[in-house]
Amino acid sequence: MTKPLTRRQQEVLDLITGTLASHGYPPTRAEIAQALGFRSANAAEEHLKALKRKGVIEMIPGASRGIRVVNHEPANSATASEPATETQGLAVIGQVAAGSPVLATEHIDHYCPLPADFFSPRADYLLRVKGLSMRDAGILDGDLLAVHRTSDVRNGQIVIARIGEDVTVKRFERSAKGIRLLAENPDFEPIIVDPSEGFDIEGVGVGIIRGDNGQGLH
Amino acid sequence: MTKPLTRRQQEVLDLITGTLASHGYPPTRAEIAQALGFRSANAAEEHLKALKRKGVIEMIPGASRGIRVVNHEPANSATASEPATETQGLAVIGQVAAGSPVLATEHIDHYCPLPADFFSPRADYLLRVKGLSMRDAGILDGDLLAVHRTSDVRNGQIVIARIGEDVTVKRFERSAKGIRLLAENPDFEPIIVDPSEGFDIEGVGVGIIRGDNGQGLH
DNA sequence: TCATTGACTGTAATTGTATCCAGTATTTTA
DNA sequence: TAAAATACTGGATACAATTACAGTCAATGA
Repeated sequence: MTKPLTRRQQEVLDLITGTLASHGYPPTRAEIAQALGFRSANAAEEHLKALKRKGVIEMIPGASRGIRVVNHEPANSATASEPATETQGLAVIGQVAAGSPVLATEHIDHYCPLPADFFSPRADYLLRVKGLSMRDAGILDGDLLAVHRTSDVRNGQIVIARIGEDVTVKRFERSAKGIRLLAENPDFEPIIVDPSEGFDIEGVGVGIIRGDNGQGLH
Repeated sequence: MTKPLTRRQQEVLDLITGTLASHGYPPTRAEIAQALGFRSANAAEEHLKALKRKGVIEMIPGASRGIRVVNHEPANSATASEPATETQGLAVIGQVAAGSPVLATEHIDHYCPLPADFFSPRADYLLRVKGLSMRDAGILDGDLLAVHRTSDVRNGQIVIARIGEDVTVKRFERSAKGIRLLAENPDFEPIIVDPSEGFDIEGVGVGIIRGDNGQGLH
């Protein structure tokens, strides 16, 4: 988890969810400012940016009322008494905090009802992909990448690597000159690995799952 | 009860609830127009006024996205009528023979151990994608496309369409001039639909699964 | 046959909103 | 103790969005 919210930030978040519940749409910056007594809409803007940094909301640039409250816990109501069957599926890893093991429980967003042997080789967990650096390999922002934990990777494979404190998904290339991690998007430069920085292969990509909830793919 | 909604009005209402579910806030007039293929936002405005007259929505004057869907019946979430396909999972459709229904048993390649509600809206079957015409949408040759059967599709959605005897996956675009199916790859030309040829929407894409057996992704 | 309604196109004025910039003060963290 | 983050004021601007007005076209019912 990231930093906890400050009291004021919690008030802003509560106002957003409250407005959503009572009005059916999120508030504007001006409405937040008015409700909480700010004289400037910019105060609201900065609170929203802080909430976004802490991952509790999303902001849609340019869209009026473009605020989405991110739902961390599934909070399922219908299947209240699920008898804790061992079939909890694959863990979905969201934002990975700097410098901690990928599979630490605090990163687990939810579980996906998939058997581990759905992919081959076996998938150990699912990683939510951020950014478009692998766009041309058909891996888009928000996709779930099925990861098989191994350090035994080959040239051309899509690997999950840790460089220093960052986790990244790239195509692997080892030559006499060393290791390079290649993006599949001309907007991104290849990463030349400096082993002294701390470098690890976390695993290899064995599958992709994409599912846009609600409206179909876009 | 007031007058029932016209088909078009129902589509507008569905779009509003759909946007609410997927984005967390209602659409603007311009977004409604874009999604349903109107050239004028005023068409959306007039549909909204009609929906308001019939009591299914409220409009908040002056507020952007100021649309509230009025809830008459609670519409309990208990999913009563499950299609009972839970046991064998989703059918994977391979090569579809010319001029026969997609879901005919002879096309079923195998079954995939996935619950139908893994995707939202519900996936009815998986279609193995041939070719690279949707490459830039992150849909590659051999991917499994999760398909929700419906003929109610909106502009910009990825649809599964039948033209004459061919089944194809494309981005849907309806305007005053007619229907076009757009590839997501500059090497492919848009398809202008000639309704006399026989044209059907089979469904809408709701997810993607890719898993290269054996060697990881390539 | 004419008025009405539904379903639009197109233009445009006005207002709503996001979002930047430049400050100030206080509190937290390194 | 300096740097960073929090919590604002105030102003400005460009774009987003609502919504009125003026039409067109087709179907429907009186």
